[in-house]
Amino acid sequence: MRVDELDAKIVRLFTEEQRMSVLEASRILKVARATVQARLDRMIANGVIAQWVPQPEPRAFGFPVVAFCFLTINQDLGHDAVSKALAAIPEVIEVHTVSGDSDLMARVAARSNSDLQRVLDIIMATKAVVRSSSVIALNTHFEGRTLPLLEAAARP
Amino acid sequence: MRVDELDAKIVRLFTEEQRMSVLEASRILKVARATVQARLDRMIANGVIAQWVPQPEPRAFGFPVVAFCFLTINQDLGHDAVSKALAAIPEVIEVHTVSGDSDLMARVAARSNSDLQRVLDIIMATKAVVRSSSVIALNTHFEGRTLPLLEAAARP
DNA sequence: CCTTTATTGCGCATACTGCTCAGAGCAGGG
DNA sequence: CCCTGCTCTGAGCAGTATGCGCAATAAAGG
Repeated sequence: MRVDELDAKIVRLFTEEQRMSVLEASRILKVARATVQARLDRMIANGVIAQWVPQPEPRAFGFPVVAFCFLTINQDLGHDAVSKALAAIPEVIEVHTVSGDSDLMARVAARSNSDLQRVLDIIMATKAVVRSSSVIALNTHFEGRTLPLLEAAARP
Repeated sequence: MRVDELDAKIVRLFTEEQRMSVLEASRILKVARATVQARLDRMIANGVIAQWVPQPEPRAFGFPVVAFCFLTINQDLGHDAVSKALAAIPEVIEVHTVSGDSDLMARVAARSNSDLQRVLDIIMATKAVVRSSSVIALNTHFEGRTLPLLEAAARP
C-alpha cells in the first residue's frame, strides 16, 4: 500500500501521544475527523498498522537478558514444525527462517545469563533442534523503530 | 515489577480486541472499572507496557525484506556514536551491541534483495562500520510475541 | 491487632465515538 | 468537455466511555 505524508503524520501523532483521540488529532492536523478515521481504517485494513496493542516489555517484568540463537534443525521435521515447537516456549519471542549457515534464528528472553542456559536446554530438549549458537545482546540501542521508515516511504 | 494473573488477563484482552474499552474490559473480567484503570496505569508507569501505539509494518508498505547485519565497527568511535549514526538511516529498525565476533547487530528493512545492497552501502558509507556480514530472514514465523512470557511471569 | 494499600460501586460533567449524509474538489477516461 | 469515481469536508445525533472524586469494604503486611 502507498502511504502519503498525512498518513505518516497521523501515525506519528498517535505514537508520540498515545492518549490522543481521533478528534484531537483531526484538530491538530487541520483535517476533518472523518479523514483521520478513514486513514486509520485504511492503514489498519492494509496491515500498514500491524497492531495497536499494549506491548509488554520483558525487561520490565524480570527478563532483562535478550539473546539471538542460531539454530540448526532436525531436517526430518521441517521449518514449520520446528517453529511450532518453539512457539510453545514463552521465552521465545521471535523466530525466522534465515539464510546462511543456520536454519532458524530465534530471539530469546531470559531472567539472567544462567537462566538463558535453562531456556536453551528447553529448546534443545524439543529434539527439533540439533545445534544452537547464541549471541547475547549486551545493550539495546533502539528497537522497533519503524516510524522513520514509514515517513521515508511517505515522502514524495 | 511483579505482575499477577489479572494484569496478564487485562493485557491479553486489550491485545485480542484492540477496540476494547476499559469499561468493557472491567465487565468481562468482573472487576471494577477503577481496578482495570489502576492496573493499566501501574503497568504503563513501570514500563511493563512499554508502548501502546500503532505499529507500522514495513512489509505492508514496500519493505518486504528483513536482514540481520552483524557489524564490526570503527573502534575509534565507540558503540554509542556508531548506533547514533545508524539511527539516521530509516531502514535500520533495531540496533544491539552484541557478544561474539561482531560488535553490533542491526535489523534492516529493504525493498528487495538488491535494495538491501543499497542500504548496506549507506551503512558502510558512514565510515562507522568496518565490516558487515548479513543474514536474510527468508520467512518470519512470528515476532513480538511477548504476551505468553508475560502470562508465564504472572503465574504463581 | 492495627496500619496501609487495593478494590469496589457510585455519580456526574465532559468528551469522544460510530454513524450517516449531502456537497465540494479533483483526477482520469471517454 | 462532461461524466465517473474517489476522497475530503462539515455537520448532527444518539450512545458510550472517560476522568474525577469519594466513602465503604476487603485484603495484605508488620
